[in-house]
Amino acid sequence: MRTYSVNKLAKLAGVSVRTLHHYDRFGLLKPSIRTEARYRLYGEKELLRLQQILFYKELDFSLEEIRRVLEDPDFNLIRALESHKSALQDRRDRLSSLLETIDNTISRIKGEKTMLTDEELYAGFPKEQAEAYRQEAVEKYGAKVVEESESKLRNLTKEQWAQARQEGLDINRTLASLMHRDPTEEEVQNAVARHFAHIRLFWGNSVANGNLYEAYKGLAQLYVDDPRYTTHNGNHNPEYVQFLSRAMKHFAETRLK
Amino acid sequence: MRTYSVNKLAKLAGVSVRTLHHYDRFGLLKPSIRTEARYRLYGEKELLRLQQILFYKELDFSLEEIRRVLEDPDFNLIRALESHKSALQDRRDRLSSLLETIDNTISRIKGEKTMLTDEELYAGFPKEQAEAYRQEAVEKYGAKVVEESESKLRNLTKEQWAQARQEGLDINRTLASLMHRDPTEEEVQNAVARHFAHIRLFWGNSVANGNLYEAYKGLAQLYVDDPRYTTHNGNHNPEYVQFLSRAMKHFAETRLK
DNA sequence: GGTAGACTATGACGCAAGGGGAGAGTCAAG
DNA sequence: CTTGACTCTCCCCTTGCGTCATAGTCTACC
Repeated sequence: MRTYSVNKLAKLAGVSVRTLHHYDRFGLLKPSIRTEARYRLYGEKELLRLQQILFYKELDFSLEEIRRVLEDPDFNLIRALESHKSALQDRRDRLSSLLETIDNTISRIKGEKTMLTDEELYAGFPKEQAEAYRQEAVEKYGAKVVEESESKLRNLTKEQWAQARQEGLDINRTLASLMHRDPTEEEVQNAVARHFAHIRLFWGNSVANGNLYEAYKGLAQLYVDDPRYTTHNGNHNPEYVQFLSRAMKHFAETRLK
Repeated sequence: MRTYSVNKLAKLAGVSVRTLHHYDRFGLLKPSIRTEARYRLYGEKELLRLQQILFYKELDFSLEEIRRVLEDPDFNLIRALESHKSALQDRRDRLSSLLETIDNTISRIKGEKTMLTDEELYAGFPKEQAEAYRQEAVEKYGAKVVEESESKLRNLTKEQWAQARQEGLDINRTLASLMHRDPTEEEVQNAVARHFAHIRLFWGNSVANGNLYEAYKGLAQLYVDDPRYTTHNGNHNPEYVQFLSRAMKHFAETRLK
């Protein structure tokens, strides 16, 4: 029988010797013979099997999955392919959305040529909510606190600012996509954590003077009480606000005490 | 100054304590204070920085990249974003093509209901080239060798067969995409390795009786000599065949001796 | 002031799929 | 009998942490 040494097989198949060692150790592709010096010798069957391995590897199967597919003759290949397919689809969709975010970030940075003017400071970020919030805040905490917060914002570089605005949109999108989940779920709560830290950026250090718990809970309440806040993406969406508010309150209860 | 313990900061930001330890050790996010018991305490600036870190992490930046982006104020963020973007695009395109291949494989397997008939044995695989090749082969090596090869094929399971056919198309696509590269480049040669092992499937063990070098080089020659082989994807494409032939010969010279 | 319970610190191992290298043995040719 | 080309088996390294293990610290309650 024609046999191949590790080196030969590696060259034939376009992989490294180390890879063959690895597959051997992993139990994915064993040589048909070991010489007395423990040299590996592979036959035709192994070449074919290696081809199959490489095919599935190209499809991004893990070695473990490949082993299952090749080992078990009754294995439901179609089901494996289909579940693998949906995993790949998810990854692709995620990449697409990342690409959008990057594009937005890039154009936003390019757009921020000048230093921030007073109008820009609040423009476009949680939409006009911010302007409303400013008035609210002035009434509630006084002009001093608000000015401190604004000066904090003005100290951001253009890029930080652009990124922050982008992040706001991103957080909103993420939260909106979780709208029909339980507000107390961890994934939701982690998204809320981003929201919190983001909003935090707009608060001066002395906002609520250390009582972040009260402040954030208050904001959650404000969201449902004040009609100006019940708008998402331009259209009125009370369900979303309800969800967000509940999620925020849960966050405050469990993580801000 | 308001400070946060690891636990607090972790909860606020929705990450694990271990992650903060990791970022500290990695030099990505250091606490502003260490108590005498070496407890970590983070301030406001660190919270903001962590936000930025998480933003870039969402964009699939590596920690190393994030460090560069955040560390160096003169860092060209736009260039970083753009190069990162094209990396993501490549990944997405690759996934798209994998998804196509998977779809094809699935429908092919579903289509292969029956056992292979004589006509099917050569149908659709390197198109009609195979039929031509069969005659060629019978003349060259005799009916016996050809029948051995056919029986070898018939021993494949339906799924292996479907996969093999799919792989043939895949290899062709890959090679075609490399057409304007140097035939001796490693990437090309690895693709040729797949082609070789694939073709090998159609040869009985006694084809060329062990002299794979001669056999594969001969096939490479045949490709350019015989007009029936100069067709790719239905249309005549001598340039592709020239490329393929040269790549195959180089492969034979460097890896089949 | 003593102890339980909650936090925290450091260190080390593990994961996927090998890359790379050390140190030692093997093989064929001159 | 030596040289050069292969090959073997460890073993550490990569990324971004998860998951113990062991030990020290802080706070509250009795």
